[in-house]
Amino acid sequence: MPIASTDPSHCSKCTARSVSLCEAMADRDVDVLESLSTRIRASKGDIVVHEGESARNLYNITMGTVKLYKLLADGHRQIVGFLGMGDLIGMSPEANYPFTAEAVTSVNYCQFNREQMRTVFGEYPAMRERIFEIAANELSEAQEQMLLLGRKTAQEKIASFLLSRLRKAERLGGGGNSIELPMSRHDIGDFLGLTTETVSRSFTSLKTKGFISLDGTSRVKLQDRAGLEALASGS
Amino acid sequence: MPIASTDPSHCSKCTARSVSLCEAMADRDVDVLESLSTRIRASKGDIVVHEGESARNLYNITMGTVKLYKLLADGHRQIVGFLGMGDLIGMSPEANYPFTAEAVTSVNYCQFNREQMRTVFGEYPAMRERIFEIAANELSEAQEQMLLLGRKTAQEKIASFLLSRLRKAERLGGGGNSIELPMSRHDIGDFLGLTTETVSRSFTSLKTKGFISLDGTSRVKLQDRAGLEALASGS
DNA sequence: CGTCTGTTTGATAGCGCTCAAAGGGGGTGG
DNA sequence: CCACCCCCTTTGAGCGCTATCAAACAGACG
Repeated sequence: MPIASTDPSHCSKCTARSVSLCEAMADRDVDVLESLSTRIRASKGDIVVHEGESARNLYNITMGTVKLYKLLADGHRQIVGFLGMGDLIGMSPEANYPFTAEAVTSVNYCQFNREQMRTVFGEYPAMRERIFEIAANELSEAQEQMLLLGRKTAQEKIASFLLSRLRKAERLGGGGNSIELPMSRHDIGDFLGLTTETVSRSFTSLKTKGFISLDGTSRVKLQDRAGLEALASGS
Repeated sequence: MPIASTDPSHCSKCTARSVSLCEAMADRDVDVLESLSTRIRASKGDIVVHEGESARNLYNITMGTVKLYKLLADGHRQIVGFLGMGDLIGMSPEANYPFTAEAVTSVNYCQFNREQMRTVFGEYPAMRERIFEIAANELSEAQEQMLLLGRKTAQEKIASFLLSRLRKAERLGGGGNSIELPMSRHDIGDFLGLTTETVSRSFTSLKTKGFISLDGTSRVKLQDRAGLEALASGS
């Protein structure tokens, strides 16, 4: 169960400030958000929002990883994105959430009432602008993912996935050629349109060919980035 | 080759006004857009924008159908969307177009300079708001398409595609249970992550089972909508 | 140490791709 | 106006990739 915090000064102490939407506000105005937001902590497996549920709130992730997924009647699942620090749930103006959001790791996030936020956006056009940029960026990523899902082989999918994770880590300031995968092989499969077994076999295959090396199941070192880039874009 | 028109009053005569972004402007202000826009006509196969090209312009489609696609090095193509009346190309703030846009039929569209439009948006917040809504809607559609591409069988994909086309026609005021498919089987395949042959076989199969009937290759009557809905959502 | 969950490896089958050819409809030229 | 041609679509045969079913393995936790 997610647990709400009562800390009255969480915003000023927030470590995600520089990458979140509140980045668009002046320091002295952050206390406006403070009064409108609730800080929540969730454990692995906790549900943040359910698909189809009325979209009353906007959530801003400040720590951890969240997966967004949609289900088919036959139980097949498609993960449509993994969110991390600074990412938003519920920014689209739809009346209902179009996906379920579930914590992959321990997660901290801020909850805002969407109705109240609309007022704030009126006073801080830069925030609305920033949300539009985030949405546009997600659209672009979604279209790239459509290319992956529709036209790439299992190995190409895994290579693309590893590279996009590495690029994301680089954007957030990380160096090196090694990445952490907090989600399970099953989750990776549901994101790439594959089964657990095929994901596992592809990892093994890439390892055998010298493209990557594994340290446990969740830490991956990209040994041959150029080779992976070639694979990911269709040889 | 696309051909620019010199008609100085195209906006006031525009039949797409009610579904385009200019809907957000008062009648007396439309002449502002008039002076900033160029009306262009393109023939089937003409390219509107190339993937990777510098994104200088915003395009608003007023007639016809456009396909957006991305290419892999091995020649595989993924169509990420079909656009029609009222849809926009280049609304995301990215520096370069992330896809190629090509006319599927004869197409009319308006060209705006993005830099100039940014000024207009400052004066007409409702337009910016409307673009955000359109982008958010496209994101939602893209995520639905991810579910389709990653987790549906060929028949389920075709059923989903036909239903989404029918819903779109209904939103634009069309009645009945019949739709027009201006794009080729090959295009449909590249949208659904299938080959031409599999698309054709799936149409035949749905016809044989009584879900649809065909009039020529481009007109489809949905004989059993409930059955198709069940199929599309995973039996 | 035992259990439980997640991962890897193995064997088999099926869906959709590839290669191939026939069928059909629209446009053009005679 | 008709015939031909070209391209798109449909149908057919066979194969390969990935899903499915199954079991061994490994790591975390009590």
